[in-house]
Amino acid sequence: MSSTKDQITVLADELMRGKGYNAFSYSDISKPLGIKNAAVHYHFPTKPDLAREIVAYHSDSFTRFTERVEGKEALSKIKFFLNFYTSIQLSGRICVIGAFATDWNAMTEEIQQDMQGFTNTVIEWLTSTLKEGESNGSIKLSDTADSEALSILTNIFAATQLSRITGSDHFAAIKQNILNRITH
Amino acid sequence: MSSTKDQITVLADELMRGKGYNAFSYSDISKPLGIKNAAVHYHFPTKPDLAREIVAYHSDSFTRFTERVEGKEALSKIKFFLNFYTSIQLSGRICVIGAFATDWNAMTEEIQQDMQGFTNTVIEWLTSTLKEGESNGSIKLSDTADSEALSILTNIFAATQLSRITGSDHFAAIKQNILNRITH
DNA sequence: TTGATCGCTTACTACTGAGTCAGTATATTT
DNA sequence: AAATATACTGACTCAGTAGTAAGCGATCAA
Repeated sequence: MSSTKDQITVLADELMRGKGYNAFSYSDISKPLGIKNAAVHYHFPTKPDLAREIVAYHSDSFTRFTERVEGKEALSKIKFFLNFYTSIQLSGRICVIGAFATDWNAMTEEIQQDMQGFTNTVIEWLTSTLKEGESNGSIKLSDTADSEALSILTNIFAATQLSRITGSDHFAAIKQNILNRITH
Repeated sequence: MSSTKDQITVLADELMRGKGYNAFSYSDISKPLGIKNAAVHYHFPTKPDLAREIVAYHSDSFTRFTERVEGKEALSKIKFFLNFYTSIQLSGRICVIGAFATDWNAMTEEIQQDMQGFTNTVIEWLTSTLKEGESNGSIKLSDTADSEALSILTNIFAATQLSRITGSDHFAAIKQNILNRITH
């Protein structure tokens, strides 16, 4: 029983990560929800407004994720993070970061800033979680925590993209490769 | 002094990897080239035809690349491969694989098959080059050559995407991380 | 030298895109 | 009970989209 605005956000996010920003229209949202085009414009006057909401939605989701795993052991946190991407892959979608990066030059400066904030938050969380795991001995790092964080992030978000082309086996292989690298 | 058709292909490729498939139009191609919209349609009747040409263009480019580095030492080949991505990053573009993956569900089956062929060619080249380097001792592998190939590919193509958001320093860090991992 | 083919231009069509605005039923507040 | 805000609908606008068809000059082959 979520509000129309929330339903729009969820659907827009699915479309964004399913077909890409420029491949979906306001009627792709209004039709399935049984509302009129203008109703979408009522909540989100312009498409950039909608895009910003998608970023905010993911920022919130990620904050809730970090709160949920807070207190868990570092390697376990990383596994939860990777499993989250498994669910993205299974649903045939891709990671927001990749979706926005591809259409980057079609985005307004405000969206770009929002995305920069979100992406840095993810990188910072990954970095500090890797450090945490190195301290308690559960995680092995061969490079700086920051470099490894970037490596893991690019591996897993690109895996959702690559597996669209070459199949889900490749996603599984990449995920396993990450785990192999950071465990003893 | 290249033909109109070639100029269209090159420009379409730049647009595809610069703004995304659905963010550029036939007039984005015709205007800069000083030709009419219909001239583009003459060479490429539909947009999917244009997309297929882009894939073919990259298939040819990659074949020429492998021929150029053929005979070189394996680690050197990998470095050339990574440097190729550095030039993509510097020009503000992203890798074709990521560009098509994002818009995957907006692509025809034929384009998808072409892209699958191209992507598998790249993965196979990477895999065999890594094996080659392991044999002669220049490359260190911690996992199977196939898994490492997928890991390297996703790292580097996602690095072109991520660096759009968080800056070129991250591209450099990811590239260095790959090199650190496979060298002694 | 005639005729066909190539590489375009001119001039459209049909449609879809984002976005607007006046109006309306349904609460909510005063 | 009246005024106001909320969440829409109906009915548009207008720019831009892919795509088409007819024509035309230059080149090339018979």
